[in-house]
Amino acid sequence: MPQAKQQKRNSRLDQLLDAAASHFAAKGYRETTIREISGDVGMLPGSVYYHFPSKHELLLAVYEQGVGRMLQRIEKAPGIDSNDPWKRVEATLVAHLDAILDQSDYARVLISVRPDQVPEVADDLKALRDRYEARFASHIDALTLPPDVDQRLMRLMLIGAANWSQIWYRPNGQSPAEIGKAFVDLLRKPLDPSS
Amino acid sequence: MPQAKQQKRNSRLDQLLDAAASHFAAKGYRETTIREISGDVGMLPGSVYYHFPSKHELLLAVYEQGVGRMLQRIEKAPGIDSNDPWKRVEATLVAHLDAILDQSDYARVLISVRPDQVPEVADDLKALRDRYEARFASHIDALTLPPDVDQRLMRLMLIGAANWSQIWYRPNGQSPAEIGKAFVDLLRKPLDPSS
DNA sequence: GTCTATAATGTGATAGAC
DNA sequence: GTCTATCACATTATAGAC
Repeated sequence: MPQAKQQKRNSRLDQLLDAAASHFAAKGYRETTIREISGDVGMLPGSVYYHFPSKHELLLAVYEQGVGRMLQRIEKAPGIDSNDPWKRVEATLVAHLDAILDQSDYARVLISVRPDQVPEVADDLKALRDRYEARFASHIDALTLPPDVDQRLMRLMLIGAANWSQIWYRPNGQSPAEIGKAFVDLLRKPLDPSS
Repeated sequence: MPQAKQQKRNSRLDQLLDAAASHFAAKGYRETTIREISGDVGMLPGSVYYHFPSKHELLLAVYEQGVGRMLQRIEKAPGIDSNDPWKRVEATLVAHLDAILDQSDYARVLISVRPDQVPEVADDLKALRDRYEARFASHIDALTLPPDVDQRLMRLMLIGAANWSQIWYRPNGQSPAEIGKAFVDLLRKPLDPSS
């Protein structure tokens, strides 16, 4: 790569990342071709390799951007500094849902492209996923729960439900904020009157 | 296809389906080659096309098998005829988790190969998914819930949490039955003492 | 029903001019 | 930094012998 870091936004390199993220998110890694990506930014296929040494390194760069953005989004989420720990969990979850449902192709790539599908960088992709999830987990594990509750399973349930929403979410239905609040409330409040 | 239906188990055709399911589940559709599948059953690549007209029709056949097996599994799940509706939900969920976590490559394909990744049969794959989920939903929607609860979101939360477990599940950890019970209990019982 | 041979295509990637 | 030209390769799929 030509410049180490801190290239200004909307540089040629960023355009490539954006185009790659868009296609990876919509169709998957293998289904996306270098030709499509380069075409989107008005470049010829060969030129891409001046910026990235290979297709999988391009995916890795998208993943890195994605993790960075999602971490930022969580830290800045409205309500993340609330005194109520359940509010903080809800804020974290809504920020996550916002990212993967509405806005960023980068976030969607994190969810839909599985590390195993790209052996050359599988370990790096996994590490990036773990880094994000650890941060996410730290907000959820701050809750004080009844002693018989498996906190890890609770967190995985929440993350799983959220990530899967990418499959059924439609923009004209409930908002990410509504969905997030509903998921958290389903955990907080009892559904079974006899329990 | 040579025979319309009802070929006996372990016919050559079934071996092909098994091999295909195994690879699709482990690596994805695109990442799997006809060579690998044919090799597994001691056949040459070209011979596969006597049994299936194309790779995506082979995937479709795997999907169909998968849906059939998962539906069967739900109907026969222990506890599915319980008088307690929450027990029936748990039985349904555990049957689902059993299928996608432990046993069947066919079930895993249903979860991990997204219809959009195979445009030629995307609509058929979606229809098969819907058929299964409708059956699943009928068991869950039989619950009587508090009026302020969105039953659809509750169901989607459960399915999402279950499907996502494929990402983090390890055979030496909690069993599918334990995970399923935990998920259902997290919904039934309140986590927040002040609520 | 399977094999041999091969067609047809699309792909990631490279070398070197500009 | 981009383009031109192209390589090298893997893949799905087909035609026809056995």
